[in-house]
Amino acid sequence: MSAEMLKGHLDAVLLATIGDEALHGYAIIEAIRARSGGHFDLPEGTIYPALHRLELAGLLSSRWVQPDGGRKRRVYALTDGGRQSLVERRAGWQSFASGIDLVLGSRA
Amino acid sequence: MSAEMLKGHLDAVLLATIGDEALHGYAIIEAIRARSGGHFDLPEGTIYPALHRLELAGLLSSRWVQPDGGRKRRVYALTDGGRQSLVERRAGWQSFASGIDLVLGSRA
DNA sequence: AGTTATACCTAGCAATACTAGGCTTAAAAC
DNA sequence: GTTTTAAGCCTAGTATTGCTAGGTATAACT
Repeated sequence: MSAEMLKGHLDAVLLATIGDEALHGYAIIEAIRARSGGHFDLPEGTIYPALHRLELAGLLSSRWVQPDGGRKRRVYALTDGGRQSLVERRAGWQSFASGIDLVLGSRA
Repeated sequence: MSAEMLKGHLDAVLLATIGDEALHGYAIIEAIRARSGGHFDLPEGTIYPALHRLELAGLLSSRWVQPDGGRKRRVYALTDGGRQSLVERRAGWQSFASGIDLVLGSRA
């Protein structure tokens, strides 16, 4: 799958993956791989800058957590703005996808 | 709709829009607007460079046509490689869209 | 004569996902 | 006990790409 396809949709993927359960970056990568049915296997160099971007935009908040075993993790959760943005981006995706479907004649 | 969403999908849109009927740039813009149900209204600065890119990649061929009325037009048609690429990109889109659907939980 | 619609083009911009590297710590293997 | 592997985070730089803003030319309409 082309690398450019994801552009403009990664934020929605991240917001939806985090959802209600706070997750750290590494776990987000695995969750995306699992929930996408193996479609997406995103590298760290994609995820971490995107998380920082979303936090800077006020859609995510992060805190450092020291688990019993293992090293410190940075855990991300949706803010109120993040939840709202997720709703908008879901609608935006459906609009976009139906437009592409119409043009490609795939699912029309 | 965000401007970044289209990235990576425009080529498929162009190839599918041209399809079997040779079209010129301006008509392609109108065809995309019509067939997408108004979802996409793409500016010329998006279309023309993309057409050049696809021709350079060997997926499109162009010829200049002088119609009875009106000014000269550059008419694009799919090459064999373009037709093959369209098939692949359609499949790529479906794979991508189903991955996003799974993660967003929209159409799953 | 002037405006509008048709029709093409390009330079530069902004955004973004990825590559390729580096750093640290805990667990597992040898 | 030392080395290796996996977990976990990070960033600089790159390539691609769609868009903005501008320009040019011709035909039709007012």
